Amino acid sequence: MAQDAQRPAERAKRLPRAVREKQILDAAVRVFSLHGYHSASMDEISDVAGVSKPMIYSYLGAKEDLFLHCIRREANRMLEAVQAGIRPDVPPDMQLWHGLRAFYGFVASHRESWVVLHRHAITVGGPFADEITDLRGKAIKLVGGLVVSAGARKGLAEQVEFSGEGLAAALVGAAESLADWWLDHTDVPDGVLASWLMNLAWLGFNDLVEGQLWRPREHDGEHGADQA
Amino acid sequence: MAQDAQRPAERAKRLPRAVREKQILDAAVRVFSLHGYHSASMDEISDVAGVSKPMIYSYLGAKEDLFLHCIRREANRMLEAVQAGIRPDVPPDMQLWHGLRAFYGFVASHRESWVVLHRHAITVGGPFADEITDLRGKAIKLVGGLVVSAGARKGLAEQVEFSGEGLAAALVGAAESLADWWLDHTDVPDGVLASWLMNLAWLGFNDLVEGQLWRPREHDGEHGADQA
Amino acid sequence: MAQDAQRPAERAKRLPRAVREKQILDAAVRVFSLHGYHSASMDEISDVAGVSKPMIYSYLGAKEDLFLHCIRREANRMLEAVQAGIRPDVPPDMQLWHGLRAFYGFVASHRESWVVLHRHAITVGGPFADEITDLRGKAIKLVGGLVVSAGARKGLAEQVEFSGEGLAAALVGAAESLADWWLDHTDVPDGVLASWLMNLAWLGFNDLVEGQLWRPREHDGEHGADQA
Amino acid sequence: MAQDAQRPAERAKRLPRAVREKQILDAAVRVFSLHGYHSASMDEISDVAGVSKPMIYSYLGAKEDLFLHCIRREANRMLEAVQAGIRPDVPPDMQLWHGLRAFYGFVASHRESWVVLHRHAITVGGPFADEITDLRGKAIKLVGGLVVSAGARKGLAEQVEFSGEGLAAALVGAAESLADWWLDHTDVPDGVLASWLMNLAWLGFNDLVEGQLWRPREHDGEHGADQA
DNA sequence: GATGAATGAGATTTCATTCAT
DNA sequence: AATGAATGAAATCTCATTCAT
Repeated sequence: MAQDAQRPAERAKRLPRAVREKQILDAAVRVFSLHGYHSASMDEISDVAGVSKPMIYSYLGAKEDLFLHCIRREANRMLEAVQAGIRPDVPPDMQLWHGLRAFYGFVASHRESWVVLHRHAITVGGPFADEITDLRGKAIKLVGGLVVSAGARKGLAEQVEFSGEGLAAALVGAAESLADWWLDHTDVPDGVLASWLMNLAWLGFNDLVEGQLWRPREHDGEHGADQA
Repeated sequence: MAQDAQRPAERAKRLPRAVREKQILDAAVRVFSLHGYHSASMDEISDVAGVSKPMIYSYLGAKEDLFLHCIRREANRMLEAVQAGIRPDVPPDMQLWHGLRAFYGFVASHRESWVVLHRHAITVGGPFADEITDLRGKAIKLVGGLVVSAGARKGLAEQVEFSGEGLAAALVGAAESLADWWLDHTDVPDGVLASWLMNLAWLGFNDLVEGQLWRPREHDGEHGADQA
Repeated sequence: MAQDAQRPAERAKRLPRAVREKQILDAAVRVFSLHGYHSASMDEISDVAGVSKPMIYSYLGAKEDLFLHCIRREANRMLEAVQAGIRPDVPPDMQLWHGLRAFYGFVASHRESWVVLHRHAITVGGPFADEITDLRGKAIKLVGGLVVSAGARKGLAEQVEFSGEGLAAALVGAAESLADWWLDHTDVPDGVLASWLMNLAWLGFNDLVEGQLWRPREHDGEHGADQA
Repeated sequence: MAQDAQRPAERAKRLPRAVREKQILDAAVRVFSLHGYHSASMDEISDVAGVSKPMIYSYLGAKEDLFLHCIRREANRMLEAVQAGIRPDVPPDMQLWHGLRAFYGFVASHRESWVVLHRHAITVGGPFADEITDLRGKAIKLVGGLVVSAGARKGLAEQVEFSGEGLAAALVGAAESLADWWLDHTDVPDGVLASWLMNLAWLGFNDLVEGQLWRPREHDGEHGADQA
């Protein structure tokens, strides 16, 4: 009898904290990406995570904290992915090209992360606006960095009239919007999309209408830029 | 004080329906833009509007309907502002330029409208997605017209590798995203934004890093980008 | 201009009070019968009546009063209908028969009245329980009266063990339940239903299983009791 | 006082779910029976149950579901009580008699259950109509069995003019209606009610007014109604 | 470590009713 | 006589959060 009472509950395995935290964060990212911050409920998160609510509160704090943890983790993942894709030893246009491809790749394979970061984190504001702005700034700055570094070699940075960050935001928006447009035009291959964007960004309409085209070159036999 | 005494009835003045509806919509746009759809409360909207909640429900329906009314009104306002800004008798690049100026002018003077349309309506999804898709579709068609007409003059239309509509989608996304970025960088004047985007779209990074710049000209019947 | 202002509203005809009251009561009975007292809304009643709500309040008072007016009017109608159907100069079984037919006839042609009286008035209770009980009692007493008067001739009234009212309630319930059953067995003609009930009530199972049957007789060449 | 001090926690004792569900259902039946479905408020139910509203929603669902749970529980209770009262080894009239006694016994001791089932569930209609139709159907089948078996012995089944099921429906309705009448005439003992109905059903008015009476006998293997 | 049980607070929505014209 | 305009009050339901075990 005493033994009976002391036997720990069978289905509640004692997992190390790190594992539980990952379960919870994964579930939270999924639920936040589906419903947004406000509509996501702690109940659903705990269900999806397979963990009771008190555990969430004990490990990751209240809803706000949990959301913060989510966006921090996903933002870091994205930054790392993009940084890993960039080769510093290639010409600026190829750097931009690689960055864009890495970015697209991340978004494609981590759609939920991207939705949380881009769609929802921006909207919430309020209690942790600063944090969000910071994170978002970092993300945009990364892409912006490419622009700036590309420009730096040629003196664009000195043209105070331009903001690398602003242009990066524009580029990201263009990429997104094109992705949306893609949903209704699935016959276009994905490499073509990236190529369009690169052409638009690199050459501009003016050159395009003149018949010019930008195409990725093999630079040293390594990966990347192999679309038709 | 004398004025105070002259007011016929301190509250419950019987105003015609149209007036109340405007009051309510104005308040709703403000509150939605501040807190987002979910966090905005009907209580706050009714307070700001100076009208009791039952009036809102009676005139504009439930929260969802109210939000829809807001989106539609603001979308129409924005489209009208942009369309009014475009002059059909100038070269394509100048048309695009005017459109962009009108767009950023609108965002500058109707910040709340833009926040509701772009930040919040997109996030909530569901019943509002169609409305936003519509709006964006109209914008894309508008820009697409310019792109195609610009390209037609130079034979771009024959380059099957490119889609005017796809490029327009990208351009619209870029404009939106830049407007969004602007919300957190209010020190930049609106004309500058339009100029950035115009340079990016028309010249491309390639030309920009070479130090070229696109600048609006006085209308003289010629087409733009005369430094290529 | 002065004439313009003074012209009475075109669609709000000045009808005499009695007409308006009838419109309102008719609408109220319909709406109450459809949704019950609590779910019926004054808005719907005013819509159906084609009369504005303030008129209802001015003519027939608040919701409770309105409901009272309804059940009073309908109860009186029913009582009158049943009383008119009964011939005092025929044998007791024929009196009961005529009463039942008159009652059925009323329910069939005034379904809404009956629903309000039987289904809804009973349920509400609360503020006007007494009034309702009274009215209901009157109605049941009428049928009960037939039973009692039939019994009086033969001494049933002296058997204190029986309550005419109680038996009447049972009869009404039987009639109703049979009517419900009828909905799923529409091939049975209505005269047969009344006949069953009469047989059950008059002869009882005991006689029925012995093969006896009660049938209405022509008593003096007048109407009634002519079913197959 | 000493007891007061000994109570471990004045509120929020963690009771197992089953206990709370019973508390809630009991309270709900009481409150629904008092005010009817629409006027009953979840607040009052939660007060009477001594449980907060969220528990109700979590355990038994929204108001509709709660009401359904009530109906189902009480209907089952009633059916079980009646079925338990019927002895299969006695003549049909005695079976009917026992069933009626059990029914009125149940109504007497579970007035609230009956009020909910008969007065309120019927009135509201909509999602509850099926449930009530079901209950009545079961009751009709039960009684129908008796009627048919009584008739079979005497050849009633061959009289195509009659339907055992139809008569059973009428009888069930009579029993219900009499029980309802009883609610306003509580001075009559329940055995008397059963006796009235039994006399009406078995002997019919015709015999009653002649002074005959049906009375239960000790079971002796013979069938009933021996004064016809 | 882990959770079922429990709730305060606040959201949306509806309705009977009255005022001003 | 007649009504559009207006609202206080209350109903249902949900959710983030914590306690007791």
